[in-house]
Amino acid sequence: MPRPDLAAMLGPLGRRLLALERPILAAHGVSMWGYAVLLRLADEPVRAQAALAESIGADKTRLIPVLDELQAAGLIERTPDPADRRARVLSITAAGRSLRDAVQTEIQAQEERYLAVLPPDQREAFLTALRTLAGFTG
Amino acid sequence: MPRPDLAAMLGPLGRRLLALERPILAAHGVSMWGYAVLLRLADEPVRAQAALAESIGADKTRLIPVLDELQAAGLIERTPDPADRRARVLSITAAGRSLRDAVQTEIQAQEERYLAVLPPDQREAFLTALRTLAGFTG
DNA sequence: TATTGTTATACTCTATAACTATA
DNA sequence: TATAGTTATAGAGTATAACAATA
Repeated sequence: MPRPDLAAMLGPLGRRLLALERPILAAHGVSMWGYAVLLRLADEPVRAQAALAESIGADKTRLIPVLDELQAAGLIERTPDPADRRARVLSITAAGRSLRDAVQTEIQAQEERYLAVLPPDQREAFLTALRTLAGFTG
Repeated sequence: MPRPDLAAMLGPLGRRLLALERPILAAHGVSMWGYAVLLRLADEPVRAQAALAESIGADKTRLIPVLDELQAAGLIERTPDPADRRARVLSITAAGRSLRDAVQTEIQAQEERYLAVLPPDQREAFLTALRTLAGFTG
């Protein structure tokens, strides 16, 4: 018998994990897209909001209220680029970084509990393969 | 360094696979939910549309136009249950079954091409783990 | 004239509530 | 009165188009 469709398994699984994350994000008062932005900015500031939107798979128009919220909460900074005053340079604040760390710790702990149904070797194999697939865009 | 969040990898991956399937489904003139229904009915008829909706993770109200389309296309049958004339027994037709098979063959071929970035042993490990996780609802 | 960010608008998907027909 | 199916309606999420500021 043929295996179940990949998408048919990944879809519900993703939705279930997202449902696990929602209460954590809500407890910290940050939206899912807000969290995605904090993750993206953690490494380095990003020049131009459109670039940020594209890199996290969002639309630039729907990112704006998210950035407004994050900025109002003091989690990110939006400073005009001196070289091109149309553009904004986006960077995470210390508060943003600490919120990001707290949320990510809780989320990954939750995920670990979820992954615990797999034997350790399968668990590792799954994560390894998933990282490869997630990075592959062809 | 901590691994990327699970959901952050699964989400985009799922979306990408879905995007690969969309043209295939369109070519066969069936919607994603319509395909999900055909898959679910392939094994056995289902009594009650609400039960079907729940079992594929859909809402019973948004399933109705889907069933209408499938029925109009002769892919499923909706017969009143003699024992309880409020309820409908849903079953797939021969045409539905053959469409389902054709679509699934193409979709899985597409997916195989996608999975080909993984070495064979990783590929198997990934599928095994995924089946376990997808079946686990805790 | 083109581009960045923004706002306003429309569209899609999904869920809630009200209706009908049977029980 | 309760339930299966249906319809109508409203809500979230998303994308498209128009706008203001700067280049």
